[in-house]
Amino acid sequence: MTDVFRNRPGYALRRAANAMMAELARRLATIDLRIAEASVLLLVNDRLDVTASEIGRTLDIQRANMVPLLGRLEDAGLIERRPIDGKSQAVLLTTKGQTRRAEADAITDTFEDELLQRIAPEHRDHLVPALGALWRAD
Amino acid sequence: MTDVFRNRPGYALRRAANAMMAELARRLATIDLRIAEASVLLLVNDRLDVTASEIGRTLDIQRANMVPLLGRLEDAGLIERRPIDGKSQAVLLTTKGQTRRAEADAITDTFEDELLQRIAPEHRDHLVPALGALWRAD
DNA sequence: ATGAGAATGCTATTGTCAATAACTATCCTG
DNA sequence: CAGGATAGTTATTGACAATAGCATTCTCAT
Repeated sequence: MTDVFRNRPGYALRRAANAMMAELARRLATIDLRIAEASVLLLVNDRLDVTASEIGRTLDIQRANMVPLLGRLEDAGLIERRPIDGKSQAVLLTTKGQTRRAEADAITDTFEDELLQRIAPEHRDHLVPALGALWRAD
Repeated sequence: MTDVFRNRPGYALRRAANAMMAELARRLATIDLRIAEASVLLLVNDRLDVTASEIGRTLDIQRANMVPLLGRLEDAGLIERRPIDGKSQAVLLTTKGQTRRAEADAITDTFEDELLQRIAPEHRDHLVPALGALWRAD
């Protein structure tokens, strides 16, 4: 079948993202994390007083979708919620969460290294800037 | 918040694909098509005797998921199914389907042009090859 | 020519991520 | 202190994808 879509940036983007996410999901499943959960863990460690809504804004996850996400992480004993004031709550990693975060970090790091290795050297360094332009324009 | 993910190819890929698909979905909605439906329409016109399973293989859509997809296109009067033998069936565009396909083609073409325009010239030509390497490796 | 295995189409269900709307309670600011 | 913004929540929906299982038909090697 003629590869009608070979040169279509939109289609290539969709397929590449799909393949990438499928593989990453498979790898993260070995430590019982979904992609969205792992990204939250990776983010949280960076600060000590991150609120749920702040995480949502950074990762572009709607407040409504943060609720079950954080709920699962809490049920798994990976995060704790601590009230900041009557309205906001800080999200922080438990000891178990820190361990899991380190594992997730290792998995995603090696995965992304491998991803880049698949790209011909002359294209490699252009990928992230090009993607950045697409994502931040929306 | 520190942008922990700024330089992560996996994350950038996910976000870019997401933003792209959201916008494309919005544009295709004006002609009552989902992204997956549009890609089938675009593909079908290219040949006259494409079978459902062949479409699925090309677009990486599982047989099980092709069923409702083609069902919707048929309900909308855009495609017809014609038995090839007792087992396979050809998918072909109705007149209405050809018109719709042309509209979808126009929308996706200008959309993808605009996408590329958002990327700095020095990165632009590297995007599709880089994505291709990621998608075809999986 | 036939019998085994592959291919096709289908049903039904599940999962992941995301979007929307509506609600409550709290906060911040003028 | 009143009004509007913000935080968290509930519930529902949608799009795309994956899995398992089933019936029929085709194909190919013996």
